[in-house]
Amino acid sequence: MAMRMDPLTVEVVELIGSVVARYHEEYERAAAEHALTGAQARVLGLLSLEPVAMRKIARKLKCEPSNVTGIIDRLEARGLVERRPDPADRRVKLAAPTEEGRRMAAALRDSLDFAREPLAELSAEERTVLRDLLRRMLGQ
Amino acid sequence: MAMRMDPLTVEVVELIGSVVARYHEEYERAAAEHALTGAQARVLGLLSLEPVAMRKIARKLKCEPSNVTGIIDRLEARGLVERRPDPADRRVKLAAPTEEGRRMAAALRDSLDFAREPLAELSAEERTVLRDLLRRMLGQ
DNA sequence: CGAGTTACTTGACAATCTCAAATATCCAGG
DNA sequence: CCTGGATATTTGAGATTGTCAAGTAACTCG
Repeated sequence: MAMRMDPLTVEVVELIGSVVARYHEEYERAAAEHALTGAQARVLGLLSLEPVAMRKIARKLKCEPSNVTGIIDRLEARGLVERRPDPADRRVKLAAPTEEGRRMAAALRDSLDFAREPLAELSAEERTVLRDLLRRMLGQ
Repeated sequence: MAMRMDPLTVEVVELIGSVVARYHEEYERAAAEHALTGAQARVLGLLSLEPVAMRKIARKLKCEPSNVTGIIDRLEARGLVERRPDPADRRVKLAAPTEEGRRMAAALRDSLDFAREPLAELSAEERTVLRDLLRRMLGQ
C-alpha cells in the first residue's frame, strides 16, 4: 500500500496543505468579522446568486439535509435568509437571501483577502500557468 | 472596498477553492475509513512523529487548549494515544501515539489519495513549476 | 517565600454533523 | 381517479468540536 513519493511530490503536497490551511483561516476570520460561523458564511455565499432548495444546499455542502435545516434556521433568525415556497413543487423550500443577506454576502466577499494577498505575488503569466496546472490537477 | 478582480484571478481563486474542497473530502473520507473524525486524524498525524504537549497541539490547530483535552480523551479511550508526563515540566502532558496509534497514522497517510491521484497528471517539470508558484504564493 | 504566569482540566453552552422517524407532496401504473 | 413508492423537509436524539470562565497544580523570578 505504502506508495513511496519522491521528495518533490511530498513538498508539493505539503504546500497544498499549507494553502488549504491558509484558505480556511482566512475564511473563518472573514466570517467571524461579521459574526457568522464558517458554515453560515458558506451557505449564505451559495444562495447569494439565486434561491436554492434545501436539498441542493446539502448536496453542495456534502452533508445531510437535516443539517441544512439548522443552519438556515439560524440565518433566518438573524434576518439574512428567508424560506420561500417553490412554485413548481410544494415539497421544496427555497432559501433566498434578504436584502440584508445580500449586503452581508457582498461584504463577506470583499473581506476575503485570500484572493488578493497571496496571488498579488504572481504576475499575469504566472497566474496563467498556475491556472492551467490547477485545471489539469482537477481533471478539467 | 470592493476590489474588482480580473477574470484570470477570479478563475484561479475558484480553482483554489476547488482544490481546498477536494482536499477536505479526501481527508474526511480517509479518516472515516478508519472510524476517525477529521480532527482526530489531524491530531494523530501531528503527534505521530514525536510526543507533543497539549498546549502545542492547540497552537497548531489554532483552537483553545480545552478543546484538545476532549480530542485526546477520545483518542486515548480508543487506545491510539497516551498521555505522558514531561520530565522537564510537571505541568505539561505530552500526547504520544501508542503502537496501534502509530500503525493507524501510517495507514491514514497511505489512504490519503489526494497526493497521488491529481498530481499524477503532472510531469516532474510541471510539479517543479507548481511548487515554485505555491512557495511564492505562501511567501516562502 | 510570594506574586504572577503557565499548563491543563472541568463545566456550561453553542454550532455542526449524523441517523432514524414523521409529514407532506409528487409521480407513475393500473 | 387512486394507490404505492419515491422525494423534500423537518424533528429529535446523540456525538463531536469549538468557545469561554473558573479551578488546580507547577514553574519563575525578584
